[in-house]
Amino acid sequence: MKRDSDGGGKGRPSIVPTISQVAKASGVSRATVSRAFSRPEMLTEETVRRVKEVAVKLGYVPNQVARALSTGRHGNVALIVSDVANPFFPPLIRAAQLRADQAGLCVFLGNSDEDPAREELLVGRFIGQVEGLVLASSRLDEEHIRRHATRRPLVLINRDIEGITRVLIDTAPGVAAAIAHLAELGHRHIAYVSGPTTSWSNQQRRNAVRREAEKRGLKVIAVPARPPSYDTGRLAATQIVASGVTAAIAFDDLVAQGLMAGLAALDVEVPKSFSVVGCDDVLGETTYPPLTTVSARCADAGDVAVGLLLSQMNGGVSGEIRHKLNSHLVIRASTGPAPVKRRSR
Amino acid sequence: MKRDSDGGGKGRPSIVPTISQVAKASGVSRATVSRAFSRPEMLTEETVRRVKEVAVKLGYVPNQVARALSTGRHGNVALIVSDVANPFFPPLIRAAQLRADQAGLCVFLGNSDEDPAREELLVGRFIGQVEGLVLASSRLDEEHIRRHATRRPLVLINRDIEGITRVLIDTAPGVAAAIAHLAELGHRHIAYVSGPTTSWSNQQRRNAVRREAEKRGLKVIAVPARPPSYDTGRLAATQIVASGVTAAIAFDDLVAQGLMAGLAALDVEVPKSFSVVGCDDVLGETTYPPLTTVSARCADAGDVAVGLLLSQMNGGVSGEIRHKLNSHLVIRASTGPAPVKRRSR
DNA sequence: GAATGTAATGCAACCGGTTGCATGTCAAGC
DNA sequence: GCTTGACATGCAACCGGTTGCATTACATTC
Repeated sequence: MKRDSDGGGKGRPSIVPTISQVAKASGVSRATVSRAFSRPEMLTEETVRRVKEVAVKLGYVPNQVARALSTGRHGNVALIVSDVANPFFPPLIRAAQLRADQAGLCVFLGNSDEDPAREELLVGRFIGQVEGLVLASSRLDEEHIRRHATRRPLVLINRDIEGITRVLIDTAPGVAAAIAHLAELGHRHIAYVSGPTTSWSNQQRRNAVRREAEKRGLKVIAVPARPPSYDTGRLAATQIVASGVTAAIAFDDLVAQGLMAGLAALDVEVPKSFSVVGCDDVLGETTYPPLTTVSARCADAGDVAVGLLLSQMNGGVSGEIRHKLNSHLVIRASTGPAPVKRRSR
Repeated sequence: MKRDSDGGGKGRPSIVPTISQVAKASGVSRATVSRAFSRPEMLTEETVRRVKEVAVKLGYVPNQVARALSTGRHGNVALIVSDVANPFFPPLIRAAQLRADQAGLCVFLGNSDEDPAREELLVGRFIGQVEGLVLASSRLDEEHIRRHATRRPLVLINRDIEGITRVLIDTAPGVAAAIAHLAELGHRHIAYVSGPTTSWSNQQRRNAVRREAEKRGLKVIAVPARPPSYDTGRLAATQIVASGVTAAIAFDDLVAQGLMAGLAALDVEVPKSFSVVGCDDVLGETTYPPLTTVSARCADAGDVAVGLLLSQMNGGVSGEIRHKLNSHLVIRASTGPAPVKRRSR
């Protein structure tokens, strides 16, 4: 196999020093060099100092891969999301990364593109070189997830499987508040613009809408927007307007934003003649009109998830954890009183 | 060191089979098992079949880490971006990932948060376990980048360092078209709302604005929005309006969007009394009014970058590559004729 | 039937670390 | 002065693969 260069370098040979070279140069054994880095308290201060001095002079850095092979600790974690480009994820990714960084871990990012097969493939590639994984909005079936969880610490985001640590963004309270808000504004017929059927969040939101609407005597119809995106939201506008409802609550902000664009194209004014509520609050005030939405601090989910992963990795938490993140309604300018004249039915 | 379980599993022991176990179970040597996976053409079809059969029965999967230690090929690449949450990056990340996936590589994602020290730290953590890295909008100084490039194949996105493979989104043509567009609409005084000083993109855009404006006899002032974001864009509105210009071209779409919000808050109508141009085209038509912007297919940058990285990894390209991606102006609804009455001067 | 060649497989060293155990050193205690 | 023990360091096996070279088996040729 014989490798004398460190891979890429095309310029100077740039031999990467190994533990043996440091050992020779500082006149100690390989074991001592190893300990100088991983368990310095076992050695004399003097020895540690000398070894480290030589190490920096030679530009030695412990080889993570070799270390991982012998200890089983890789210093890596994996994060798999269903769609990097969905604005819900970037803040979550950022927070997860930050937390991992603080613990000195590197993070692999996987993008399943909503495809279970792809997700499975990614898990397979990652699992051998990470100490733990977090699956955000996983599309994998329960059995697969359970199997992976036996091999490595694993935490789920927005997926509710008993016995597996999970962090759930509980949008039910926010959604309930949204329905209440709409009811108070006089809306009687509303639409739920739904997302992926396999999505836990979608099921949760749909149920919350139904439950709360029933409680208040509102009628609700469901209109799909799949996959959830600006475009599918926009396209749903026609059907929604035709159905005669006066307000809609969308699976997420992107769909809501698309819906508003679709409504504008149909000359339906928001909020004057139609009210729209989003979910996730990832767009801030950047929509026109600013979107009333269920806010969920999704970045926290990333932070908490890797936090839980870490504690599971060290020490191994015994019981299962089901961490709920709260939500609330943020009222901005896309909701208003129901129009006086009903448009159909 | 003794490790008999595969790390995390707390349920069944779930021993992960090694090459030796497969060897024993199928009655061949470890070398043969190894070859059955990495160089099957060296073996009888019959042998390969038998070994693989046993492997799946045992649930054996080659250990990437061990393989990497002995071959030096890790099957990983790193992608470092300056801000995951900036909408410019997610499409780029997605494309990069897709391309890497097709080559069977895993990708580490790093988020430097615009901080060179953090970026350096990340590179240090990654470099030992990847075969190559791509740095998008790197904030590292040239010397550091050069040094890393001697250790591993490395490609830059939107950073122009001679001798290092780079892909540059050339927004100059689009920016020039934008200036021409504004000039034709009768604007004589415009503002450039600038981004990070260390950003190559910003320098390039600023220069293109200056050059083109001069050519057409427009006056241009520069107003900072740092770090570039919706909020800093919004805050820049006051200063911009006070300066008496009738149009602005922003460092990126986010800043442009913020600026429009700031203008709306000051009761300045877009495009009636002020025109705004963005850059990157990452927001599509989702702004209000839909943003005229310089479009750059930024996802391509991710794809091309890992493509170049791959070819550098295998075979090692000899010469340097400076790949330019073109841009063009997309005219939507945020630009219009200059208002007849000048507001100051 | 012996010599020759070729294809399939095994042996053993190696990648660069970690770690259980043995060894050596030195000071305190009797 | 000898035992005892604590502490610092070294030895060598090990992690789970890969691979250069040797060996074996078998077909081909004369």
